[in-house]
Amino acid sequence: MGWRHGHGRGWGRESYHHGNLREALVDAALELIAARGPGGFSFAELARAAGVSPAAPYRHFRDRHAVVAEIARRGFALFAAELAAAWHGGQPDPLTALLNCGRAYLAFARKHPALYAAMFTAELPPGEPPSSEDAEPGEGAASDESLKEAGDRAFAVLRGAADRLVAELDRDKRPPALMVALHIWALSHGIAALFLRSGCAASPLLPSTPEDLLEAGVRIYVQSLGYGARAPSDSAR
Amino acid sequence: MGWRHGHGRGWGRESYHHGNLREALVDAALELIAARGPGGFSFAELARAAGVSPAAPYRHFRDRHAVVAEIARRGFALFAAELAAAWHGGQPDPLTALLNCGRAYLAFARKHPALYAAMFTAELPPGEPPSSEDAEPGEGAASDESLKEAGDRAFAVLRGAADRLVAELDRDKRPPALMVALHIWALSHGIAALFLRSGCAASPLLPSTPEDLLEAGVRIYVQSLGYGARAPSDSAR
DNA sequence: TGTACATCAGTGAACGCGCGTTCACTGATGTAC
DNA sequence: TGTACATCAGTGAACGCGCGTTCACTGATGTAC
Repeated sequence: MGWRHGHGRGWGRESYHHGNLREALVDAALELIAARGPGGFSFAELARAAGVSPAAPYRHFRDRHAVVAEIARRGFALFAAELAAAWHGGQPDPLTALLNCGRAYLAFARKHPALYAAMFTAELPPGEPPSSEDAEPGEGAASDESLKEAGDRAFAVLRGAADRLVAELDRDKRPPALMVALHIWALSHGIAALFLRSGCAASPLLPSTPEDLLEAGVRIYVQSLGYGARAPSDSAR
Repeated sequence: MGWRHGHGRGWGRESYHHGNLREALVDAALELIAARGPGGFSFAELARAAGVSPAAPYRHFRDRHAVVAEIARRGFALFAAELAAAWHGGQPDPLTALLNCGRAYLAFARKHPALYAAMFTAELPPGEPPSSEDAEPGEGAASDESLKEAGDRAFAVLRGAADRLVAELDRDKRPPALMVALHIWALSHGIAALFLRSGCAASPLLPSTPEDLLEAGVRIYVQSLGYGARAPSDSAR
């Protein structure tokens, strides 16, 4: 098996079979999404970018959206891995580890804008009801399902971090860990969405980096829970 | 002047001149954006929806993107107005007024999904440099400028609220009001983006409404600043 | 080791379609005198 | 009040283009015996 994913164009081996078209299509889509956003490319364009006839992609994906969904799924998997690495089992201490998660969150959105866009600006047809009219049942549904699972796994990392953090608090004033995780997630996502796109109209009014803004926000939030009392006036930095 | 904007199709007066095509195009775009997202319609489709020849829209907009930009501009204006109404001069007290702003934020995203989508998922061509090659200088640039201004005015409401809130704190422990405003904005936007779209994959795991989640988050945050000390254990509700 | 065959992955030609854009035009409106 | 004219807003026909999708096909790969 000629394993070699990515950048297969103009490769030495020119054979009738591409051998790695699926990966080549995903790679091409990543570049196009990064440049023009999801929805910024056509199925035919993907084929052209992979140096292949316009009918070839049909062997691997049903349509454009299936490619985006695949990218989103991979994105969530990588996202979960990077968040987990940043959390690092809560070492050296839960607050520091949580702040590292925050930085990892923004770092991911910065380093993988195409993945992030596919994950969070999915544009999946929203109202599509569960019509069981399709021939193969559980085709697109399975993709949706595994996409949702991948997203859940990423969130589970934040959820686990919130659990640990809350567990450190006095038993009688523990907020729901789920709520804490949702707040952290929303704040991170909000900062990423508003301030990370280059020239996003909002960027110029930032007094600091998005990373520092997020850290300050998390510190203030967590301090209120009774956690960060040790380093109090650090919050407004 | 036959003033009557919106829903002009099949109207009584059938004349050669539409009389209100610009508004009709905006209305049609609003419906299409709400149904399929920005980018989910073509210029020709807009013309068809307004019952007009495909060349007609060129009298009013340069292209698709100009329509979306116009909608975003109007959206920001309405957004600013609704936030200001919710803030209500900081009455009855700054914290309550700020929480009202939070609800207004989410209410806006709920009630005007098309406006919200046009405002925050603009998909403006990101890297377009300030090429002064165009014949009319300041054509598209003026639109961009006024769009940015409209966004600034909306943010200014939150900024003003943060100012008032911070002013209530002891002089020696006031955080930067700008930072506070940015945190509130990011949290609101994050919650709206993650949990307000129907079936957004994240919705089912919500233990409460997005509105309550946001209120709890703001209460916790603000309490840490030394504000909400009066109603302490309300934060985990 | 060699041969036959099934399967698989990509070809390339073809189709109908809707889009963006242009053009000379035409009918309605408003204004000057 | 009436007439001439400029301006404005929409027409409809036309164009070339790229897209999505299908189809019978073909060459490479892998497996059975």
